[in-house]
Amino acid sequence: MKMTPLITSAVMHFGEMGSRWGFNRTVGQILALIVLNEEPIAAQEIADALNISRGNTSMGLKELQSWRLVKQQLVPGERKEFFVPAGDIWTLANRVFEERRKREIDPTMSLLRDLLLDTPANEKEANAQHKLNEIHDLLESITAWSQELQNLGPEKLNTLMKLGSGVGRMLELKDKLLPGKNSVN
Amino acid sequence: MKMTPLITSAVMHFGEMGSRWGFNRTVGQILALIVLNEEPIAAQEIADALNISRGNTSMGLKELQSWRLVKQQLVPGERKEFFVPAGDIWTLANRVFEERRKREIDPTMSLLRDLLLDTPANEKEANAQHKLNEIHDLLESITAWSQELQNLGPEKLNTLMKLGSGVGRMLELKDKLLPGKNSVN
DNA sequence: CAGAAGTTTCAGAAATTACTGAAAGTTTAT
DNA sequence: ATAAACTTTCAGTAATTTCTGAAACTTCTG
Repeated sequence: MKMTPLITSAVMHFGEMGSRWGFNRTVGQILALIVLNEEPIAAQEIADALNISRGNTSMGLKELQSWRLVKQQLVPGERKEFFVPAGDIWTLANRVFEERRKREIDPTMSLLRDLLLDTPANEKEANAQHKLNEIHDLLESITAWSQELQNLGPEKLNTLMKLGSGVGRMLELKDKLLPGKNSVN
Repeated sequence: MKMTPLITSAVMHFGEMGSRWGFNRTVGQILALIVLNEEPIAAQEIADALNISRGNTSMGLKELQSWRLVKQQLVPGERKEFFVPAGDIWTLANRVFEERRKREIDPTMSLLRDLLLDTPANEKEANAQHKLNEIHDLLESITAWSQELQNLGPEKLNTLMKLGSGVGRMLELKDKLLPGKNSVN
């Protein structure tokens, strides 16, 4: 499983970016390698290609599975376990979003809900609580909306994305067609 | 500048979450403190309240400024520099998005563009390049779209978000009204 | 211009996070 | 039931990141 120069560059870069994307260097590299390789790869091959220990590889694969980005694939006649991406690029991106939402937003929402139940002890706290409430509502909108978008499915989401600035015009159109309904603010 | 219990909980939590949001613990705490405090705060007060060194405080504030999340505010008659949030909650959230896009997506886009210029040396590379192209296009859509959404401005964006599942229905509506135009896929 | 009041920088220490590799565990085949 | 082929775990080590605090710097004031 020698990596070609192009694949090496990409894998290294995904490693560098890994930490910014929520996982660590090795995990990023493993993911890139699995995605860019058309054939399923065995853990040992990954360890060899990336020059990392077998143990580290195992942990990385475990993490990628917890993110639902890669899955095991049984290759008939082989004893080893092989790994492949858990879906197409679009699916993977979606999973990353979702997983990050769980890790980055949900815990905060939960804390905010709790803090908002407390009775403010004084002016200062009342003000802070008001701010926390704003944050809570914002996060709630974001969460609800991102789920909404995922439910649209790839094709519609793509249409919406490619629509670009048309979205603004569409909103105006809607207001004219359905006055009163769904009006917010 | 003693923190009340409620503020303390919130500040500590934002510290914990800090690293997941792209900055570190201290930076998260400083941000929370500045946002939740109605009055401007001086660097020394922050250091005291959070029990961190003055040097660390200075670096944290610098980073928050580079993210355009807090700004300095001159208080007449005072020699010290005071800090306040760089805008309302919505603005801050937007800045975080944008800044993260710059750090998490832009560098990858740039590398991908480069790699796509290379001529694939063999089948394996051609396949990998195809995958990289898919990733590139996806990231491009996301980038363009997020910019689009920001241009909508807070009110419209809020309308759109609150619209929820209506978006799907709206897309269908649009297709009927403007057949052919903007049709993708 | 001296010095007081404040801020920033940065080398080294502390804390955190990631990695290795050997040992323990699991599964399959005979 | 044993052994071979493979995987996982985890204690200890290595690498990275964050934090401190003293020194250098910058303004302001008299």
